[in-house]
Amino acid sequence: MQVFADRNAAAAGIERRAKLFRGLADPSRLAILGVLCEGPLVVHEIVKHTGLSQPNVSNHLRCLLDCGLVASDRDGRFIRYRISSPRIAALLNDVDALLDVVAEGVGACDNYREA
Amino acid sequence: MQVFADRNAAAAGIERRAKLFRGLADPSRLAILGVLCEGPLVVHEIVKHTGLSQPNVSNHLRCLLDCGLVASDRDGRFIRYRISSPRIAALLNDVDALLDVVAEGVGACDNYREA
DNA sequence: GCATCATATCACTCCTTGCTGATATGTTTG
DNA sequence: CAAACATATCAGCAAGGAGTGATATGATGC
Repeated sequence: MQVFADRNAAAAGIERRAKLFRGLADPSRLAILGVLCEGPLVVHEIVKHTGLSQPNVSNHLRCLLDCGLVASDRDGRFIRYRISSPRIAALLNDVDALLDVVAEGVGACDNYREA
Repeated sequence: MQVFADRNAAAAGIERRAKLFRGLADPSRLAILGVLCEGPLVVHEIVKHTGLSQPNVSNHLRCLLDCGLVASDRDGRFIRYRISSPRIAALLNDVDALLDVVAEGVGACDNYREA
């Protein structure tokens, strides 16, 4: 049955997409990516800009680093983080464009409470 | 302190983005959106194409509908669903483009297990 | 080498959310 | 109106993931 072949072929791509979206689906990580889109920052600067706790920022940074969404460079006792690709900023812009179309629906959707 | 004003101003946008990403961060919903990108389908066709259970598909469709990502039209005793905007397909393509850059990192990231 | 600062990791708890099975609503046909 | 089909909703369970506080690692300067 052709449907099954398509499904299996698509499954890997779907899971990849889902994993990336999960990486982006948290306000803390979006806040971190947001400030990093303005330019590279060391951890305590990210903490200050986002208002998140330091361990929390470190946890999310590790996640983002593992996923390849950010990169890091040691600078003395600081570690400076930056987004790994301008495509990330582009993707966030695309999301905002989509939100311009479906914004009120997203706001009304109660399936996902606010984090 | 200027940082706080920026943070509050950004918070609403960030939460909106996060909500949209959460809507996209599930393999079942991505599978549904994937088949709907090929063209409109009624529920039992979506069930067949995705291999998901019928209540599961209905639940996700309600979520996608509330969020404005899909739209529906009654057709006799069928209800036909379609993506609400071509921007959704565009966004998925952008994601794939980003994945071409960070794919191995996303695969390696263990912070999010497979659903 | 010790104190200090920057960052990372760990153990734990709570909440969110996805899935399932059963059932309800709604629509068409005979 | 009754039967059959299409879809939606509900209650409950199980697991994933975010946040916190304490602590560990690592680097710098005196």
